[in-house]
Amino acid sequence: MISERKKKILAAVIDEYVRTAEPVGSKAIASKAGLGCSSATIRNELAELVSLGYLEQPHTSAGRVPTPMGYRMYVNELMEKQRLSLEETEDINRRMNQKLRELDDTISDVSRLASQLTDYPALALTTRTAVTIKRFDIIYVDANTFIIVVMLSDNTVKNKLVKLPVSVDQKLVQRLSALFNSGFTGITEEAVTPLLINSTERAADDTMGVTSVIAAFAIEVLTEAQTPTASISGENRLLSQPEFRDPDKAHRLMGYLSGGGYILPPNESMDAAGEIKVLIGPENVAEELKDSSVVIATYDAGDNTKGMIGVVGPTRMDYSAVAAKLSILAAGLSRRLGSGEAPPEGMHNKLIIKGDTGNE
Amino acid sequence: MISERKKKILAAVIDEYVRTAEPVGSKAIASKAGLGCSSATIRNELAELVSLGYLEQPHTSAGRVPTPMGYRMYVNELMEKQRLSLEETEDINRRMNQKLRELDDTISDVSRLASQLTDYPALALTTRTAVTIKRFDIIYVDANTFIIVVMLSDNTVKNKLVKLPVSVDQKLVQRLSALFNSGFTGITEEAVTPLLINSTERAADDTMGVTSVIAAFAIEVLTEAQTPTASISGENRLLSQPEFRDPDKAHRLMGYLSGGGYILPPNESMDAAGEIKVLIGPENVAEELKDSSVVIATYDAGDNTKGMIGVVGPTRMDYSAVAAKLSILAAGLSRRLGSGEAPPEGMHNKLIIKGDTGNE
DNA sequence: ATTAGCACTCGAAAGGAAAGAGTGCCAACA
DNA sequence: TGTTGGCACTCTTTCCTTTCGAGTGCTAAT
Repeated sequence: MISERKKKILAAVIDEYVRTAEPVGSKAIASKAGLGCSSATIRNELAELVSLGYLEQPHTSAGRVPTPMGYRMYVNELMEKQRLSLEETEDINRRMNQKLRELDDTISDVSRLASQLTDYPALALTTRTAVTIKRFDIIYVDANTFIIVVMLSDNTVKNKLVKLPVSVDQKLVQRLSALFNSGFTGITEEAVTPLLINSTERAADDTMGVTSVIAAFAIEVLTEAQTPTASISGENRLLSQPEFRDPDKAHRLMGYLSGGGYILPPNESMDAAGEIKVLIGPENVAEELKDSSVVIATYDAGDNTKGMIGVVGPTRMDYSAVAAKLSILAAGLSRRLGSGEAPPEGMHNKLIIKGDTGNE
Repeated sequence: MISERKKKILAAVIDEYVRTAEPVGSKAIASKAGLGCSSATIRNELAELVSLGYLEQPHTSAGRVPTPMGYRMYVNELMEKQRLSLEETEDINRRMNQKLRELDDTISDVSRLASQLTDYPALALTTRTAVTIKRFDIIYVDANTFIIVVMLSDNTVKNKLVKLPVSVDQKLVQRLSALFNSGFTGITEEAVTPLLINSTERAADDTMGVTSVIAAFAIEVLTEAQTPTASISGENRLLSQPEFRDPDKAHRLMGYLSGGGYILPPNESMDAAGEIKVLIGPENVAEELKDSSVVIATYDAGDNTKGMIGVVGPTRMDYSAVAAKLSILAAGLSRRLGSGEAPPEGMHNKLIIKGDTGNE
């Protein structure tokens, strides 16, 4: 266990370091933190915090800098769960309200918003599982052309224009429309078997292979709907961070991010919605992120739609503020994407912060 | 007029400078360019090229660097119109073939591809004008719900799920579907007048305001289809350029770009498809681009669909290679987006390079 | 246990010298 | 008249040394 005073000092070091990006010395802490003792005392404590592994010195005669372990301690126990002022919260919600259209647009809008709010690169991801088709329609345009319209279990609608090299009878299209609407609705992608397709083809008396075209579209739509959509915004904001003044370093990370780099540890699924996850420096799996930090909020929009929204930055990050903002964004997404209409606002979900507490 | 030898020397300076990013001296040129004269002669010529304004010296005892005017001369007259090898051309076409889905996806895929090929940030933009509705369908789902499906003049299909707070008779929906299909097809957005909406409402005997909902969607679709779509990729590639080693400078430009900064001079419209436009340094209108260059290829995909694809980089840019690659991309887009099916490959459009020849 | 004091360390900043690339110009030359 | 070798000159880049100062660690006093 670590003494109360050490905690206060550690917190003070981190706060100051986050603010200034410079190693912080004993004097600065003595004058700032409200603990009534001199810089010499602080020096002793600091030395111990170094040997405990929470802080380190760039070199013998410099101030102290938090280690990842120090940040971890800070995030887990020390940091005051920041609550944004009411205005800030309302501002975020207002800005989110303006931006609600199609899911795919929403996801990129929200990542852009997250980046704007935090001034770090932001990244949003949505996954849907167990999507089924709710309704199937085929609109006959002309003998070679028809439009397939599919309504999915999450009430999104997809369509496709199909042009065939051969002429098709309108009656056949009608029969197929009916058959698909009864046979292909309510089932998941795996249930679309060749067997099912074959029997549909026979039932429709389809000799021209139209059935398989439509079935292919059904599979495509289901697959696509279940393919995670991701969006990254504001990579350039990395450049305003002093730790990325080295263009090579910045380039490496930005390249990784815009290449769709995976942020989440693969084993950790996005279950617990409403939680905030913090990954500090070496806790990240990706080599490119080993000296950066990631803060992620997950949300659950119902209909098997889940997602995360997160930001990436240097380990010297204002975890508290970022977590608070992401939390509001995630809660907003859960509400809005979920029920279609927004429940009463103003309630944030509570800020449960969780991280990789494992060995380090 | 400028002597033949000066042209050769200027071209040599630019080639070398583009390659190395270092001021180039008389000796390097003497040994490289195949004109049989000594470095002293070259020095004299260089001095004249400086006073003519094509070159400049960073400081008295340094080599020469091209001015924007020098680049302009190079692009207009000196540069050999580079033809890519057959393999390269085929490679690009192949990679383009893999990426053809929805228009919105295509546009971002192609900008990504352009960025990969040139190693500069790339930007693509598509505009459509005079879009009309070709076909109008309304699918009745239940008493409160229906799906509007609209097929546009460029054969894209849009849909929307509408939920009403009131119950609607299926007959009314059918009547509206027919009315819209006759009254709202083949007309542009401006032709959708309140008058037309009103008369449709009366003709359908609609007392529940459904007509206006559908009309609103029609307007929305037409507006959206005519809103230019833009996409930027590979901003981070800027960081590999020596002239953007200064993070602040890089940040400024990247911020401008990802903020959807306008690249084209507003007065110049995207008419002449197949042309390549080069804007060098101060020829750009945007303050943020005054010391960068932009190369743009335009394409015409028929159906009033036009667009551009371009890259942004330092004025020290391999204009020739970039122009050649963009040209192939633009030609590919014209072919593919246009007719729906690709005409014979292997023909590039010719490389007409045009730029701001005005005062400078 | 805390604190004042002080010698010590080490990086960052400032100054200066040397190196080197490249020019400009002059005088010789074809 | 255009070209060339030669050479002094200029200016940046690099490297070394010195100085400066922030911050420490330790000791002795409280």
